[in-house]
Amino acid sequence: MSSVAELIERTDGPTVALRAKLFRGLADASRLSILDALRTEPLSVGEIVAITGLSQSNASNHLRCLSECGLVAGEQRGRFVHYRLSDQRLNDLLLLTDELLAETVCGVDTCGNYGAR
Amino acid sequence: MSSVAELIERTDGPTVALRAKLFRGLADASRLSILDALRTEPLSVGEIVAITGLSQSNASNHLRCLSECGLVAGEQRGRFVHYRLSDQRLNDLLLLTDELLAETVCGVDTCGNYGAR
DNA sequence: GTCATATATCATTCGTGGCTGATATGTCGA
DNA sequence: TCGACATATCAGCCACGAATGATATATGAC
Repeated sequence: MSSVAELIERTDGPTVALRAKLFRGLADASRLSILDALRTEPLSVGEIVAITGLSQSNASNHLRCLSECGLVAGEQRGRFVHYRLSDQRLNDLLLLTDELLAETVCGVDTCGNYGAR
Repeated sequence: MSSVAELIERTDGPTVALRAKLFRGLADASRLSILDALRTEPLSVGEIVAITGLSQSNASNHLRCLSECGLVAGEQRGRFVHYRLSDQRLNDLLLLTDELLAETVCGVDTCGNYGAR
């Protein structure tokens, strides 16, 4: 049996705050639509803007964020910058969440604690 | 090759907003610490409060949120309510994110677009 | 060089959501 | 029935962060 103090002390893997921050990176419809657009193929910023419907500055801001976090990687080609997913395991992550959404964590859409900004 | 219009039209799986909302559920250190505490065994609210250090009302609020979303399930036992993870695939999800955090998406901690509330 | 295109940066605004403190509901023991 | 404990609910405050609009930088065409 483990005491409360021990339970408090345990720090398994990355800190909870770090995990939360990763999820916050994914917890935005704009960023998710960018990632979703990049699932199949690399795209330039202009293409991303066209596909997602985001404004140019907004898309660029989110791309900087995603890039800093390491979720996407950009490569300059001429005057275009092509972004791609930095890790294909992001696809696995998204697939897993889709499974959960379809089966167990229905009710997310009706949860009133936070909205659909 | 697919036109921009076709790319805009595609709606694969759950909507982006729904996925974002699930991630927002996970994008909070308090909720994550609750989920983390529940990874090994079901716990009462009091135990969760003791382990996470959250205030009672705060923990209860988050538990309601998690419960509504379907991430956890509560069962009344006497005057205690024992909560558990509703789906073990949440463990897989957390493990995957830990992998990503360790390898590719380092830089999350230093990303300045959002903080560590 | 100049102009057009592609992307990035920055300040401001404003809604959202997390925390707190007080109170309400519920459940058991005496 | 009364009191103690366990949990839930609610209103209010405050900070964070997403979107916008204007501007800056960079790259290529002419």
